[in-house]
Amino acid sequence: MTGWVFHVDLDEFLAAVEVRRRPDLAGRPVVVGGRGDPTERGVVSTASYAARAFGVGSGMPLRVAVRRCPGAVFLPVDKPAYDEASAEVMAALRALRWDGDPVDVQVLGWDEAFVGLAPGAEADAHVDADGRDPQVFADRIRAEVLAATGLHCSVGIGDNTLQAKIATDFGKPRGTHRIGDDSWVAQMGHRSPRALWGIGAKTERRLAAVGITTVSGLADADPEVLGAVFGPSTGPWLRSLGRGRGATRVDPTPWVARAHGREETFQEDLDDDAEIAEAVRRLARRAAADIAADGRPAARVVIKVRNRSFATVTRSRTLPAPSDEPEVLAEVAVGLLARVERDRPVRLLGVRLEMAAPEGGY
DNA sequence: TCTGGGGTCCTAGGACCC
DNA sequence: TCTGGGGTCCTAGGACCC
Repeated sequence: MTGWVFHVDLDEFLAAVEVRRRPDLAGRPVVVGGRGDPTERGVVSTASYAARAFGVGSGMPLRVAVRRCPGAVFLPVDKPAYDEASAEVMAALRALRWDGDPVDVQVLGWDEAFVGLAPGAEADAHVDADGRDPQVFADRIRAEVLAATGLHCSVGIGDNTLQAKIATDFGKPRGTHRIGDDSWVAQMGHRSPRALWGIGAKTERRLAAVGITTVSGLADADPEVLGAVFGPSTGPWLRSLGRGRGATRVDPTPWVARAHGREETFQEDLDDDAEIAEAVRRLARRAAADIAADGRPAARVVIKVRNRSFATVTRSRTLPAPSDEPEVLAEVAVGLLARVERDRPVRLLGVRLEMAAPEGGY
């Protein structure tokens, strides 16, 4: 036993932040997504639980959401507000102490983080012998986050990050749940591999095609078969997911971005080459500003073009030398357009700038 | 009812080099 | 007159996550 890993996930985060500053919305169906106009192209980022009761969920087109729940309040995505709220949450987590010992926090996104005892503390802790109760600490996490931010969260407890992450979903909303090595098979063995963090619809289907339809089936699968079907790296990794393996250590190292990109789905498809070039130039300049804020030049430029039929292609170019010049990067991006065969109007354009790796790698 | 925007990582084929 | 094998870079696409 090396210690517990906790996974903290805010409940209906974007909607909760909106309700926090507009208490009149409490309990009402609230849908956050796009520019807040359900007649536009855009999807739901977060629906409040009241909206979910109408069948509204993340990723759903706003036009569908409004049909299902005409009475919902539609709000635009307000990134700065969620950045700010997220910082409050992470600060509250970092301030936690377990019997006086500091914790490590690994941020996964706006509304998610792993929490674990910092290694030094853990070495002295003799977690089991001390009788530290992870359930008690999980409840403490929820109470402290609520007190510090006014936001509710759920907490998963595991022997590693995979187990903790999956456990959170069973605790939602406003609850806790534990999955450990001792209960992995009983709790997860009969479920679809899709229940695992990292396995999506496509992989679920490919696994089913070779007769693997449960987590236990994946755990007991022939490594040779998995390697042959999914590759030498992905195959063994999938099997380890089935066995409930994950990192036993929370990594508090601050995140270093590999790339910054900007993309836009147009309300009306673009069909004019000059307009398309101008849009790419604009997106490239915005992405250039993002990497400038990081203080690192771009090593590679990638454009993305999606047409009216949703067919999507990318074109990329490695620069002769890294550059942070917005106009240089914009011209490279526009130049890549020439390598896209365009036979119909354009729905989406994107520009991504991949940065040179920092000294010493990531 | 059409299907966002921000990311990461892996795979696979071809080029190129020794 | 048949053409190795390994390593690395570049490019395009796919899958997944929040």
